[in-house]
Amino acid sequence: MKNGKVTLGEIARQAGTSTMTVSAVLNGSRSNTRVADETRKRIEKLAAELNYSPNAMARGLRRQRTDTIGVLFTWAGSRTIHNLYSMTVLDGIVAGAATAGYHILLYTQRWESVAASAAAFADQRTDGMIVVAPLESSDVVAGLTELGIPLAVISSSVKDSCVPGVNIDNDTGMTLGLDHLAALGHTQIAYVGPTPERRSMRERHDVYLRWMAEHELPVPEGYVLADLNIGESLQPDLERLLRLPEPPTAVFAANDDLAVEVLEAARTVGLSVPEQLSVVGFDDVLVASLTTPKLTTIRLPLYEMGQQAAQLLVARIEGRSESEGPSVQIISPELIVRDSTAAAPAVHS
Amino acid sequence: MKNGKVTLGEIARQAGTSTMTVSAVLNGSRSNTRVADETRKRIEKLAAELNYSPNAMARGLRRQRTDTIGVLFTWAGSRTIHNLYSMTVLDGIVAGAATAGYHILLYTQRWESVAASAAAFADQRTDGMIVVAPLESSDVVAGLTELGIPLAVISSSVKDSCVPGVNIDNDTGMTLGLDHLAALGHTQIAYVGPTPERRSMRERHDVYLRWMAEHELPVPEGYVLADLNIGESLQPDLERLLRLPEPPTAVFAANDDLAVEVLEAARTVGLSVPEQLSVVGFDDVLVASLTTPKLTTIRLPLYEMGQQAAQLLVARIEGRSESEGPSVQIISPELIVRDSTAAAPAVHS
DNA sequence: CGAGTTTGATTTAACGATAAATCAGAGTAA
DNA sequence: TTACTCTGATTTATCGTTAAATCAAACTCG
Repeated sequence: MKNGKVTLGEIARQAGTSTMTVSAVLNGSRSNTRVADETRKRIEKLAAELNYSPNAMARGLRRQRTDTIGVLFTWAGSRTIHNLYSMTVLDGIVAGAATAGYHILLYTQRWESVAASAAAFADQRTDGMIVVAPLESSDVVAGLTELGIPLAVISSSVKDSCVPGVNIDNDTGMTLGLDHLAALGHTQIAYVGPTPERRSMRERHDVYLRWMAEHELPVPEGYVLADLNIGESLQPDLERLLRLPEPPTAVFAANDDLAVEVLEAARTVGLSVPEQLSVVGFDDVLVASLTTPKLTTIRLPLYEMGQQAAQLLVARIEGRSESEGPSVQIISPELIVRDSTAAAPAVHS
Repeated sequence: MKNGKVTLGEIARQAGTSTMTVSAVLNGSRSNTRVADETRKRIEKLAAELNYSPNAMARGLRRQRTDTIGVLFTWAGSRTIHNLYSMTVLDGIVAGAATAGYHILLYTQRWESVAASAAAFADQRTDGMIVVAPLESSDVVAGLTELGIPLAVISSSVKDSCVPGVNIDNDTGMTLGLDHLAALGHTQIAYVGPTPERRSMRERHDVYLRWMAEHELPVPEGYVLADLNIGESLQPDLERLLRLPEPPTAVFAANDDLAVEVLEAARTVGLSVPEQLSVVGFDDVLVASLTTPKLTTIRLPLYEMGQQAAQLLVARIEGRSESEGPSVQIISPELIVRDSTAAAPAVHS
């Protein structure tokens, strides 16, 4: 077992051959060097005994490949994977990378701007990168692309981009939820969403407004709260929304975390969900099925999205995707009806 | 910006110096090579213009350091960071590594056994590893130690081990919760816990039994469910527990995930929490404050634990901890009283 | 029996960075 | 003038691996 310092040279010395022969044996068929069966066995036995493992740095340097995929999250304060969305996506990425034989590197460096950060991400530490839900204000994707780094983007900030990745069909997702509410007789539907720093959030907001207009439903003053940030105290704002003179009978939250906050606000305001207020979330993150009542939400296959992004990236890295062109997968969300939505209450007036 | 292929040699060529001079300039004071101010400036300017970034593989090979910390979770099926515990710990590790300038590598390789996996983890890809909550049946820690890999273990499987890391004082944690229940007048306290594959879980179980014995409280048949696994359908077992002829008035769950399941079971059985049944969890994972009622639980500073493990490991890697000996931090949990515990109901009989 | 092929290797030269040793020239002192 | 120091570099060697070229001996064939 030693202290992990077994090199090809050491094996070669003990086997009485050159290092190249050892390399050829341990790399199987990728070399054109011929080796006699007897020599091969001797070397394989030695390698197993000494518990040889190729030095990843040396191999990476020579092969110009690291068998590692970098993942880049947007930092929020001092945290990166602080929510269930990121966690599930990462879990999927790990699984996808695992099947392809790649490891995952989490860059702890923040992306500031092309000028400030580009160099740090061009250190050849990884064969490619997965960028998760970049902000629209960021130049990460453009920057990394320009550096020639193979990329896959999850929930890209650019529509129809030529960057491969996995995007969400927010139009379908929102419409699914809104139609569901409409079918339940709701006409007073409010929208709460986070600060639209990400395209998805802006889109969800837009689709809501468009859908409301198309259905000729009014969006009264105060019905739209589109700059809420989890972590800050949202309760006052949400309670104000629910206490409006003509309060909404349904609230569509742009993500589950906010939906949970709405549930909380409803409780303090004394509105029972779903009898007096319907709540719809988005993402179907783990907590959605743990709340009381369980959350009706728009399901995003986050784990699978991570897996697919990894597969896409690996295909790109290994040059298998040239023929298929820039492959952007569009994910169609699914409506999951649970217990937080019900028929609209009878109108009082 | 080019395609990220700027090497020291390229800069040297353009600056009209040797690569060594460039290396000396860009590495600041770590070299003993003297460089004239004018030359220094010229090189720095060029490096900035060309957006030079040292090749991490080459540097790693030469320096025998990678500035990367490996993290090893135990796989559960095809998932690794599938729960809030892992997520929060990892988030903390990332933060801790970030401040020390280290990146994080998630090995996608599973640890099977010393014989099967040791080599794969000795590939010099990382400067050290953090092992998160290993199973007692696993030989990871011993194996990696034998390979000479600097280690930090979170929630180790070995008590008082000589491996640095962060351990949990389960004795204090459980006692805190049990005393709380006792103070509320509970005498019929049940225990539910996951299969004791991890030392922590076995300990919590043991402390429960010991505490009950010390307080001369009976542990009736069926009061202990110590091999439940999240993911499987636990509801039947939990409902059976709550429907026992002489049912518990309080249930202590060895982790929050199980506590949530207990809450669910209570709901279907028709027991109101906390009026008819008190529930205590363990970990204080994110969901604990989102359930209805909010969970009384034993708080573990998971994020901070991750940070500390990273710091500990970095200290060890950089040789700063030799004087302090094997540093094992013991984390004292904290009781967080929320809404799932209340005075024991009056006895019926 | 000499020319060409097959087998089983070896040698050489990188990959990019850096530790350590060496070196050329100017300045200083005896 | 000779010896020594200081400045500002350069050269050399190496980290461990592997692509590509080369090589020696045995074997085949006309």
